[in-house]
Amino acid sequence: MAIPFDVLAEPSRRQILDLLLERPRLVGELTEHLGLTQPGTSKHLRVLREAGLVRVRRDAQRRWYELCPEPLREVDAWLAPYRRLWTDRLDALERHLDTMPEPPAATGEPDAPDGEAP
Amino acid sequence: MAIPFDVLAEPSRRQILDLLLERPRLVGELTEHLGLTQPGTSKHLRVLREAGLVRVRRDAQRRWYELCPEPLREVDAWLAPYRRLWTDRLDALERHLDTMPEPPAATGEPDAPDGEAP
DNA sequence: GGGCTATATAACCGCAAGGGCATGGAAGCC
DNA sequence: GGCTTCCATGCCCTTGCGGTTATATAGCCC
Repeated sequence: MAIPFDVLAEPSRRQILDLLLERPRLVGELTEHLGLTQPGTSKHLRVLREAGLVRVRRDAQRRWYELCPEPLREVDAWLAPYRRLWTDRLDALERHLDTMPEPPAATGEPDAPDGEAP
Repeated sequence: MAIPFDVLAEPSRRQILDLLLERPRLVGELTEHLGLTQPGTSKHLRVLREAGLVRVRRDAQRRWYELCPEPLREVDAWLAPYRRLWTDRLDALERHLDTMPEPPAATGEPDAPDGEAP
């Protein structure tokens, strides 16, 4: 599966995800927040749906859109090696400030910033 | 400062960053790896430069491009609340599979989403 | 200086994506 | 049944972006 960076490049789509982060929402509700027309919102929702980032639940004529954050793990995975670059810097700072008597000379896990274990 | 998602949406630009993750490189070297023309590479490098994701060091006629990962922290910050979501979701799924003897497996889907392939 | 290398910029093109309008289609309500 | 609500889809149109070719600029080497 491709990294959904192109899907996230759209500010409106990121805003949709941010809104769905709080709770599931109806299309009309999202349209109101986005300041777009309803078809425009539906178009973005279609893109998000096909990227697996949102999920829809039917309720009569209404559609409840809810978040599906799993594909974002691809983004997180791509970001991981870069994150090391600034966390290493932070680690160095912490070591300096702590003035640890003995640095962990053992070659164990240098750091695990977050869940990265598939 | 805007989140550089639009900059990262380009596969070639992500590839440039991946290449610069190993070591600084010359434009010609990047061009070779990308399979683009040299002006195309320079264009992408300009976008990355203006986003603060790379930095140039002049060396005679050559330009050494090196990585500047700081703006990626914005991406990481945006991603943070979602990251918490999928780890929670995995935990919930594990608990669910532990307690649930078997899924309903009903006949037919009462909640099938809209047709996907016209 | 002349020529070559390495890179940036300009001009141009093709195409796809975002946005709006109008319409279609399902499902409540009277 | 007819009207309305809520949403998806189908056409436009326009803009912007990625890509290429041609050209400009800077610095080395002979």
